[in-house]
Amino acid sequence: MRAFVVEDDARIAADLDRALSSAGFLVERAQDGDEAWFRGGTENYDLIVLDLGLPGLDGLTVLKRWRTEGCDTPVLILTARGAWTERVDGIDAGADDYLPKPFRMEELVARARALVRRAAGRGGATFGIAGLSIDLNRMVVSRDGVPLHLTPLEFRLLSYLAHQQDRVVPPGELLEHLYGDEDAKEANAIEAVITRLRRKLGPGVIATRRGFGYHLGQG
Amino acid sequence: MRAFVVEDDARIAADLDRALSSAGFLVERAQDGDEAWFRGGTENYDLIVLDLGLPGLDGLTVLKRWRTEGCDTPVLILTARGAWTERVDGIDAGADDYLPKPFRMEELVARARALVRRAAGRGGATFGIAGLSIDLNRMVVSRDGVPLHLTPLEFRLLSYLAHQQDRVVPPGELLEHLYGDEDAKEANAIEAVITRLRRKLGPGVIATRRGFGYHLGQG
DNA sequence: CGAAACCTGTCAGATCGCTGTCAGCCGCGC
DNA sequence: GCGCGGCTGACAGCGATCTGACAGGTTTCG
Repeated sequence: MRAFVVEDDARIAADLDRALSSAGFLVERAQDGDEAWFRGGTENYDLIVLDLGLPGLDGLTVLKRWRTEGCDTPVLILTARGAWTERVDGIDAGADDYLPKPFRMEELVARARALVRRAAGRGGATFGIAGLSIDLNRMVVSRDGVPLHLTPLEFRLLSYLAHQQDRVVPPGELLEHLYGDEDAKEANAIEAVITRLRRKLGPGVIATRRGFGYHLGQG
Repeated sequence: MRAFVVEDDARIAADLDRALSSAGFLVERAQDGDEAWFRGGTENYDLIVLDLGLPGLDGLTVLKRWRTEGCDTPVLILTARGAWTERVDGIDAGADDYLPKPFRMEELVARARALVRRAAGRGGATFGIAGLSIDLNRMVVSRDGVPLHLTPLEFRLLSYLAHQQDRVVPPGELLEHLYGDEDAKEANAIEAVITRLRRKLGPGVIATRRGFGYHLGQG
C-alpha cells in the first residue's frame, strides 16, 4: 500500500510518515506543489495526503490538475484554514476527504484506511478467506482463531492482495506497491515473499496464475 | 439518484430532505433503527445518511449489519457525539464519511455528491459474449459464473476475437496480433490455441468459417 | 556495547506449466 | 470418393515460478 504525503512542515510530515508507516503504508514524501504534481500524476499511489498550504503550486491547484489528468487516487486534504467554505472547495475540487488541523493521528489513520477501503469497493475492515480472518486495522491475521505472526512485508503484500478483491495482480504491480520505484528489487523478491507467506497461511489462500500474477482464493 | 435519510429529529430530517432534494436527490426517510435496517438492506439507494443516535436499533449496529449483508451503498454518518473516537468507530464499522453536528447544509451536500461520485467510479470493464463473461480487468473469463482458467495466450486470442464482435477473423490476422511480426510461428500455432480454447470454453463459442477464419458465436 | 534473533533480498537449482511443432486423423466441399 | 483445410493428441523446449540456503542489515535484549 503506497501512500504519498505532501506536506511542507517537516515535523508534521515526519509524524504523518511514522503514523502511516506503522499502519502498514509505504510512505513517500514531497514538500512543494510542483514536485507533488509531477509525482502524484506519474506514480501509482493508493492514497495521497495533501496539505493545502504549500510553497510553489497551491494544493487545490495540484489536486484539480490531477483530477483533470484522470488520476483518481483517493486524496485526503489537510487544511489549516478553519473556514468550512475552503473544505467544500477542496471536496468539490475532487478531494475524497479532508481533515482540519490540528488533528489526531489516530483519526487520520482511520480515515486513510477508510479511503483506501472505499476505493477498493469494500465495506468492512476485516474479512475472511479460506478459513483465514484478516483484520486490516489491527494488522492481525488469524487462522481458526489462532493469530499468525506475519512480518511487515508479508502483511503489506497480503493486504494489497486483499484490497484487490480476487483480481489477479501482476508481480510488477506488487513490486511497485511494496517497494515504490526507488530501490528496485529483483522480481524474485516477490516470489520469495509469496513463498514465505504460503508457508504461514497454508495452501489455498494465494493462488498463482501463471503468466498473469497472484490472487487470493482457490486456484 | 435515491438518498435514504435516517434521522429521528424531525426538524433536522426536514432540513436534510430539503437540501438533498434541491441537490437533485430523491429523498426517502426513516426514523428508527429497525426500519432503517430493513429498508436500507432491501432497497437500492445511491446514498444513505445515517444518524448515530437512534431509537430502537443503534445506528452503528445497523451499519454493521448492512455491511455484513453485503450492502455497499455509500453511508454518511451524522454524529452529535463530539469525541473523535466515536467517529473512528463509525468509519471502522464501514462508514464512508461522517459529519459532526452541527454542520452546514452546503457541506453535507458537497460530501454527499463526493460519495456518490466515488461510488459511481467503479465500473464494468467486463462484457459478455456468447454466454461468456470476459473481465479484462480481473483477467478472468467465466461461463455461467464458473471461472475458467485460461493461459495468457488463450486469453489474448479470445479477447481479440471478442473485440472484433462477431466479425470473421482470418488466421493471419490472429497470428499478427498475437505474436507481432517478429518471431513468426507456423499457422498451425493458431489452430492449436483454438483447440485448447474450445476444450475449455465448450462448444458453440468459437466457430470456424472454412477458408476464412474464426469468429465468436454459433456457426 | 555486543550478541542473538529476526527480516529480507539474492542466488542457484529444481519444478512445473505454457506453447510451438509435428504427424496423423477427420470432415467439408466438390 | 478425393483432396485439402482444419483438428487433435503427443511431445519437447523454454521460460516462469518455487524453494532452500545464505548473507547483509536491522532490531531486541541483556
